[in-house]
Amino acid sequence: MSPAAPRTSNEAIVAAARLLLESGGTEAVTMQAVALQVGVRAPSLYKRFADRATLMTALADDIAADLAEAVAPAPDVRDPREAVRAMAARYRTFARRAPQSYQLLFATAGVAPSPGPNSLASADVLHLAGALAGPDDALEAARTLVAFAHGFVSMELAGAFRLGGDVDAAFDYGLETLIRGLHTHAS
Amino acid sequence: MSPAAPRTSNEAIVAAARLLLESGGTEAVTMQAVALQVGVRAPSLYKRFADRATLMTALADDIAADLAEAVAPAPDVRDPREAVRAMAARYRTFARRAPQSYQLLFATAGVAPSPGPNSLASADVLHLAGALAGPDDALEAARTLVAFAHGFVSMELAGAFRLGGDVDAAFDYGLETLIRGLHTHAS
DNA sequence: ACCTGAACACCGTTCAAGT
DNA sequence: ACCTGAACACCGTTCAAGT
Repeated sequence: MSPAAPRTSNEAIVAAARLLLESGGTEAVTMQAVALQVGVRAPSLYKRFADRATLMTALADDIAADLAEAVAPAPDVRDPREAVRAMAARYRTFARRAPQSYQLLFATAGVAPSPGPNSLASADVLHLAGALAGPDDALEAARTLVAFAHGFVSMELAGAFRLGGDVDAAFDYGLETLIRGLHTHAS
Repeated sequence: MSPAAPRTSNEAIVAAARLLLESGGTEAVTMQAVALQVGVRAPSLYKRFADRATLMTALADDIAADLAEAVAPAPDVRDPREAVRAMAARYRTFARRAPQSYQLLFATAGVAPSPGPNSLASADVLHLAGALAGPDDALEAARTLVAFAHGFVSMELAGAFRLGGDVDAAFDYGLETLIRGLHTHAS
């Protein structure tokens, strides 16, 4: 017989890691747990990933790609304000549906640096921000929008909003405040 | 002789943990490392803290208190916009000086829930936000300001701003956009 | 060429035994 | 009343040995 064909794949490993992450947090994604999930022993994982940190980076990349896809705007971008609202809503929905995955994206501690949260403030957001605030301010406006969106959902996931009130309404309020401020400045 | 007087204290332990945190990140604050730092063995720590998670919570509380103090506004709050600028600047300065400490405040994973990032959006911010956006919108305006500030420094610390540009200017730009938006809405 | 058991270093935690 | 060494379970990682 031919000597040993692969019994798993990088994709299966990352998928298993992601499942463990969402159900049990970062500390649940153990080399042993991941290995067993894909039907293999822990040492075998080191054939495909140098160490746990590398696996976690691959996991973060996988999540980042899904977030980018989930947030991508619909083709019909008539009103930039409407497009920003739609993107922000999708962004927040993603974070709330997969809180552990979302948080991993911003856990600097030895994980991030591949595509990272960077690709977020990329093309689409930049374009919309430019349409809203004027092309000269596109980068700064995009960073402002992303900072607000990330900050809000990050605090929301961390349970930082404990003074009651309508959290959904606060998100809308903040977004409208920004849109208003950006638009006012442009005109 | 009297049988065994304390050789350390909760305060000394938390202080040691904080030093280890800032110099080596969360994973460096090990029960053994903390213990040795205060001149004791790891098992002794369990006399004062139920487990590592409890110690980390105490550490987060300690940091939160310092952040609140560092951000507290000067007595002369003439112009609320000026006061917001000053608080935002102090907030960002704290985060940049002690990035690991700051990030621990928002690491939900089994740490946070004591005073948490909550006390931030508390009294002072609420008051200023009300002065800026009108008392009816105080809570939502405060959440918007804090979300932006946290989101921005969080992304900054995570190295998410890789498209170049002036990061300081982007922070100012975002803050002014918010102030403008809040003020426009109030009037 | 891939997989595994065994081993090592390290960590959190418990506990009986010391003073 | 506090401290400690020893022990346990668990984790990441390496590696010689299997097929």
